[in-house]
Amino acid sequence: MNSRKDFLTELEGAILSEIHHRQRTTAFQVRKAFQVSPSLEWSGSAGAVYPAISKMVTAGLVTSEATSSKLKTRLLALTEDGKTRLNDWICDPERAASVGLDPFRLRAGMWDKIAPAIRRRAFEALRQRIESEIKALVAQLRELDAVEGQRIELAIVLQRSRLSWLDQRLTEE
Amino acid sequence: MNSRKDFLTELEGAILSEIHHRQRTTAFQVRKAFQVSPSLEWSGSAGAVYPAISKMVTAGLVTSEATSSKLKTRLLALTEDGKTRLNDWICDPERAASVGLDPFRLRAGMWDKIAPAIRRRAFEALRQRIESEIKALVAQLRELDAVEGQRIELAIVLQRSRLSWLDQRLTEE
DNA sequence: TTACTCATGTAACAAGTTACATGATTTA
DNA sequence: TAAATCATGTAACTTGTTACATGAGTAA
Repeated sequence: MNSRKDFLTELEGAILSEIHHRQRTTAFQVRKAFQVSPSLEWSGSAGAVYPAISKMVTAGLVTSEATSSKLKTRLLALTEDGKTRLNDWICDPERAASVGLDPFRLRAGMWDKIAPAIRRRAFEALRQRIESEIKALVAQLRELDAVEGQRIELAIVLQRSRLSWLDQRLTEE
Repeated sequence: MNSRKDFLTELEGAILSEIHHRQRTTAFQVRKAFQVSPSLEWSGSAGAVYPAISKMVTAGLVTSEATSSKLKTRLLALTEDGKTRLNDWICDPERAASVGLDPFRLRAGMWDKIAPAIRRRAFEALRQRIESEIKALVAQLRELDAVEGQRIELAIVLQRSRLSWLDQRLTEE
C-alpha cells in the first residue's frame, strides 16, 4: 500500500490553480485570493493553506524558494509533476460533474412545508439578497483576472437560475 | 458568553428537515436518505449523523424515544423549539443565497489554461458524464418524495446550465 | 509611536470520513 | 447456518476553522 495520496483535494487543486496562473506567487497571496473571491467558499485560512502547501512541497508538486527580502517571503512554483497533477485534477470529469454543496438547493424542498405567508416573506428576502449578490458579482467581474472571472460568471448564472426558479414558484401560487 | 450554539449547521438543518417531513423516522432512516440522495454531497456516515442527532437531543430540538422492538430502534421527532429552529434555518436568506461549493465552477477558470486539444477531449468527457448524471437524476425524480424531488429538480437545472455553458465555450472556439 | 499590513506558522477546536464493534433479525 | 440487513454507536483520522504568536515593513 502506498501511503502517498494519489489525488488532489478541491482545496489543493484550487491552490495549485492559483500558483499556476499567477506567476511568482506566495502562500500569502494565495490566501488573499481566496479571501477576496466571492465565488469560492473557503476562507483562505492560514491553518488550511500553509499546511496544504507544505504537504505539496514535500510531495514534490510545488517548489518554495526563499527571497532576499527581509520579510521571510517564499516564492512558489509548480514542478512538472505538479503541473501534470493539476491537469489531471482540472480534467477529472467525475469530480467536475458532481453537483457540489448548495445551500439553496438543500433548502428548496422544505419551502413547500412552511406556511404560505411565511414563505412569501422568506422568498422576498431571498430575492433581494440574491439580487444584491448578483450586483456585487457583476461589479467584481471587471476587477478580477480571467480565471476568477469565469468562476464569477458561473456564479452569476447560478444566482440568475435561482431567481427564475423563485419566480416560477411565485407565479404558480 | 453562551456556549450553546445558536445556529444550525447545514448537516443539522438537513437532518431536521428529514425528521420533520417524514414522520416516525429513525437515525438509520436519515442516514439511508442521505446515502441514496444524488443531490446531497454527504455520505450519511454514522460518525456524522449519530453525534449530530445526540447533540440536538441534548439541546432539546429533537425527542428520541425507544420502541418496543428488540432492535434498539429509536423514533425521532422535532420539539416545538426544534421546529422553530428548523424554520429559521430554512428561511435564512444569507445562507440560502450563498453560492456554495461547486467543483465545476472551481475548475471553470482553468479550462482556458490548458492545451486546446486536451481541453476538447476533457469537455467531451465532461459532457458525457453530465448527460448521464442528468439521466440518472431524471430517473430518480419519480421514485423519490417531494422534498428530495425539488432538490433533484434544481440539480437538473444546474447540470443543464453547465451543459449550455460548455456548448457556448465550444462554439466560440 | 501607534497601528496597520505583509508574511509565515502553530494550537485548539469543529465537523466530517472510514472502519470497526456489537447485537438482533431476515433471507438464502 | 451462513450471510446480508437493520440499528446504534465509537475510534482514529482528515481537513477545515478561528485565534494566537512572531517579527518585519509602512503610514498616520
